[in-house]
Amino acid sequence: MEIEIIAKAFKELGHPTRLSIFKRLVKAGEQGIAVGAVQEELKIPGSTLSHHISSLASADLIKQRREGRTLYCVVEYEKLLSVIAFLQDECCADEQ
Amino acid sequence: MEIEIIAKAFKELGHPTRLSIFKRLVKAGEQGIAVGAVQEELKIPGSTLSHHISSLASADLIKQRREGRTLYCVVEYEKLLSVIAFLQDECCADEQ
DNA sequence: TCTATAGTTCCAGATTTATCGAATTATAAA
DNA sequence: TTTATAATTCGATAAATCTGGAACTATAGA
Repeated sequence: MEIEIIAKAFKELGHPTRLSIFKRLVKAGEQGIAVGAVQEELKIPGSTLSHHISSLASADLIKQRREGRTLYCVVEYEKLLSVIAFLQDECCADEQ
Repeated sequence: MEIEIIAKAFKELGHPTRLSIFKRLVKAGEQGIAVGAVQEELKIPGSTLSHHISSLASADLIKQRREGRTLYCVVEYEKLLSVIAFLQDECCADEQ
């Protein structure tokens, strides 16, 4: 069960564009970054970007917060930390 | 460039069956585990398993070593560690 | 209310994945 | 050399993913 949740997170991170977006969101920190700003920086067509963003959100890797007409994307740090924890706990056994 | 390599690793880990296989390989440690043993434990049809194994290998997450008729699958710990490092360095910024 | 801005959803085609039985390759043992 | 075991590759289908223009929704300001 949990493995499916983690796999889902990996799956959504497993696309170069989405991983770039995610990385940019992490850089943005707690206050997040507007969708439009990501679009300008990474030069991604609006609809494509929107799809990728909803993919990341579907894995609970990010959330969105509206401020007027602007939607800010913010990393879900708990999720990120749980993914890291999985790799360390479940995967990095004792050896090495 | 590096982001594509990491994304590839995430992509291959991003499938429940493959993640289960990978997890099992980590449990097996340095000496690895035979393909047939994985097949029995996880109840995966041979050809399907073989495809998943080659997917993991294509991301350099695992390697295979032959001993007679038996092929042992072994985790590439360096790759695993580099994935963890990516999440921590590139992604876990300073906040939190 | 009309207009502009910020994003999302609709739609549809192209491409990639996932699955698994059957056939095949590789190795070992009789 | 014949047979058995271990695993991969072939082949074919079904399903999911990716992409981006066009249409739409939500919000704000004039």
